[in-house]
Amino acid sequence: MAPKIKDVARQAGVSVTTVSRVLNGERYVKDDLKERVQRAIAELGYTPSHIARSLVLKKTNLIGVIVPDITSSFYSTILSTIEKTASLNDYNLMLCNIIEDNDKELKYLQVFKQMRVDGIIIMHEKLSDEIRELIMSLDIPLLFSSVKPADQPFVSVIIDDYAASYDATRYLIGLGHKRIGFLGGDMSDVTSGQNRYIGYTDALAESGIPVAIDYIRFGDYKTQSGYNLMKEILNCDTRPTAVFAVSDDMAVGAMNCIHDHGLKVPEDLSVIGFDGSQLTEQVRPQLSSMEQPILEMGKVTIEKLLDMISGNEGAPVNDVILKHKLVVRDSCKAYQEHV
Amino acid sequence: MAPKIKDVARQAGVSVTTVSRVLNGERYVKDDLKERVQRAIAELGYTPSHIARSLVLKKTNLIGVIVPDITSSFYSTILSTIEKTASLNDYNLMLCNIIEDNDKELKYLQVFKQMRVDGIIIMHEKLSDEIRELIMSLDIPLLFSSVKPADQPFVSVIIDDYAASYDATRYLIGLGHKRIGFLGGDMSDVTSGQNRYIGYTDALAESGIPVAIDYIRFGDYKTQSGYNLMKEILNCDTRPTAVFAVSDDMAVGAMNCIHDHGLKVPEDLSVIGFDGSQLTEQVRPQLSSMEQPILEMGKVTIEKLLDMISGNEGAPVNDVILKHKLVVRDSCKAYQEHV
DNA sequence: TTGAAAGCGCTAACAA
DNA sequence: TTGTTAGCGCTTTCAA
Repeated sequence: MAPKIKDVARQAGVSVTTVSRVLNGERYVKDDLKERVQRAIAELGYTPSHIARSLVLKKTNLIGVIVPDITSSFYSTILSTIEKTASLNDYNLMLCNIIEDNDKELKYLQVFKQMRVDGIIIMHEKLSDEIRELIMSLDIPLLFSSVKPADQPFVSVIIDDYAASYDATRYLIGLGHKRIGFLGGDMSDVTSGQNRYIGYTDALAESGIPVAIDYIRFGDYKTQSGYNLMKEILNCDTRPTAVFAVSDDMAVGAMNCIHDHGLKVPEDLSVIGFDGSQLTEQVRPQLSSMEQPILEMGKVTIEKLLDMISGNEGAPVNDVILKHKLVVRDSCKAYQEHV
Repeated sequence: MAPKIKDVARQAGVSVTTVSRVLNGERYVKDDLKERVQRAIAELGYTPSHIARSLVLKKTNLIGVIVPDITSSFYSTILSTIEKTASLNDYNLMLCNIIEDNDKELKYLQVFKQMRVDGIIIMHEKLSDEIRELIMSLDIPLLFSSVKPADQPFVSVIIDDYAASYDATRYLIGLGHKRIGFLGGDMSDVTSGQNRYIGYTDALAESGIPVAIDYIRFGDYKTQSGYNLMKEILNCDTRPTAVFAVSDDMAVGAMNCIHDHGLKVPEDLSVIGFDGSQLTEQVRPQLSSMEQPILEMGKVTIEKLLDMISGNEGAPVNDVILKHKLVVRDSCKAYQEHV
């Protein structure tokens, strides 16, 4: 049985209060007592129970994080920043990976409630009614990161997905492309589904380019999905000269599909991705991408959450909008009519 | 303030004991009382405090996991399986990402101790003396996954890295290659550094192929490292005809470097990786790899740990060795003298 | 079948 | 400056 504060007190010949005091670095402890306590702690190999402490302090230093898929390079990167910043502030992460599994998410949220976590970060936006209700009733500081569920009074740390998508499309148009394919996400996602789609269509419309249904497909942000959708698009009579995918994973899937069809990126087809995950530099040609400031996003997310937890004035009342950035690599090329 | 068991008891007009009983599904509660309690729980939106429960039960259902880098496709995949299996068994994960940061690891281990986690999983093997000592004194079930620290009385879930590396090298030799480069890991890692290196050299030696220092480099398992090392190797007078990298990330870095030098995989140079991460299928040509059974490894890890926690007879006393498997894709090709 | 009360390991009034 | 003691919210003897 691990030694408890009482054991330390006995060993040091003081009261538990005194031990508690030196543990918590309070003043009002004479040096010699403090030393005796510290020696006792060392001798016993005592470590205070965070559990007991949490119970009385009503503070767990735990943050629950719900991620759609840690296997994705985007989420694992943002998660690693979150972890880093949390750890720096003495908070610990409880990891929940939900793979489109509403029941699992609900269960985890309940666990978070039971655990009395100090804060919650959610990185997906498809909230079931049950989950939304639970969340609303939770009374635990909560932040959405990289997504924004529709019509909810929650705060998000996010980019302007519409503008980012608009800008990405404009980039391709600026390169002279007119037949621009679109590999979209889930249209029931507002942030990464609808907004990115509308950004794309608006940019086209503004340049007087008709939206061609044949060039538009929707998937699940993953590589395989990008591959499959691209395959369908390549079967069109006149294939597009450029493709915009709303995730880097999808873009890579598309590039692979193009490659497997004996075509070349960017000579035959330009491809641009979205996110700015490390995959962009791991593939050849390197993938141009409309990048989210992933590292900053993770950092800001946790910082804002901590502000909410401690009731700082820094606590956000509105969404925090971070800047997107086009990073040009090797996967796009100006379109020339007759090559 | 969240309602507590006492509130429920009052609302239902019973004692806290009775509430506790229905909470824990005990028998010896008459139906009508049970119903009253359940109604009270619903009305109050009561959720039992896991903290308080942990304190008396001395069980937190928490598992601490130490990962070197969740950003790596290998670790994020194994982590996602661990999370899945843990969740299925009502255990929650505390995530610790240590990036070659001994202090952070030590701190986390201490947090694990304070938190009274029920079990610990560690996925790296470079233990500092301080950490080793702490671990030994911990008295918490602990398992290493995918690595095995040298000379320690700890149990690992692991493949036979020596044999896997040997087999990978033999595969290249079987393809007719004689000048075989090696992109190794950290030689202070026994599992993935030394064992994989020795597997390589032994395979060469057995076929009478001299070990050529020029073709051998050591890095840190990451893409960038693979790229840089490959660059050095390509500068040799006669470059190798095949390269074996001890991680898929490194192999992809090597492929990229080869590509950037205007050479082709596998026509000019065969490349084989190690791990079986999803990157293998995201790159072109698809990467042949000596694969670890990542999914199974995660699953077995958590299952064995749970056995240790509950003192089952299934609890492992020795390392659990899983089978490696060569998966041939498109990055290797038989060597022909004059092409 | 139910309830009173002790105790899990700690902190924080309060008193000394 | 130090110690006594009453909780924190729950489970679990023990007795009724």
